[in-house]
Amino acid sequence: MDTSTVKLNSGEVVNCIKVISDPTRLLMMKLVEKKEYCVCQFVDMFDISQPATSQHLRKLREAGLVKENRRGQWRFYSMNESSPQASIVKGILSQIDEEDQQYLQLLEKEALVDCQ
Amino acid sequence: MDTSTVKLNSGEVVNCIKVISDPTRLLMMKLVEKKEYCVCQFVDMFDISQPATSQHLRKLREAGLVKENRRGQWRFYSMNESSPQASIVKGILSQIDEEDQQYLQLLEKEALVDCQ
DNA sequence: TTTGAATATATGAATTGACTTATATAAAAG
DNA sequence: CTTTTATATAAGTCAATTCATATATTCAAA
Repeated sequence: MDTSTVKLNSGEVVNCIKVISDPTRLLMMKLVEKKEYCVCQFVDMFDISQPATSQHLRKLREAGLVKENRRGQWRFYSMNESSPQASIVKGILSQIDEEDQQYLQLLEKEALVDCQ
Repeated sequence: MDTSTVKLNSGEVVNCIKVISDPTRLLMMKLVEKKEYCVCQFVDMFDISQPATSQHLRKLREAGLVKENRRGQWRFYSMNESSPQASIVKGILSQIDEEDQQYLQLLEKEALVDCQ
């Protein structure tokens, strides 16, 4: 499917950008764009509780922006490339400086986390 | 200035998309992308009060997304093409279907409004 | 088949957001 | 100068959002 040609109605666009107009969820999307992460990694990387992490992921999941992959007792999240909103999300993520301090700090913390 | 190369930090991106993740303000941006509008036109086109209209425009203005042009007792708003967020906003607006019902309805109402 | 680890859901408090009514400002017209 | 028109700001209300604490579910290991 060629997502680059998909047009959304204005309500769908609002719903999509509302979900990622939160510092935690925007950075979660920036991360899952590159690779999949399990919930426990997010809990360690972001300074919020496990329930808060889970609730952010639920919003991203219910909006169709991420897909869930269960392996054992872990749940891995990655970008849902086949959603109609994928191209708008990627367009927004592409505007974030790769040297953004908060993003870099998350990657540093990720290096210290060993999932599984 | 070549806005296409401007990168923002994640906080700036959040602030920008938070402002336009509202149905009224997203459509206002979709309109001012093409031409300038005065406040009284927005009041007639959107089904909200004059203060509500003014408050939406203030948010867009304070975020730097629109610029204000005063002529006589009217204030005209148009997209601020030279803001660092202009490219991200345009990227989002480009994902909205030109045949979006709400957008088309606004254009129909605009035809009936005579400002000045 | 109990225990533990990972994750989700429920609930309530604090914060933020959008709207309305009322009032203020500012420019033009009389 | 006073009135009118366009717009902005202030204050209050109601709804939505985010987080924490507490509890439930799910899966694997013992």
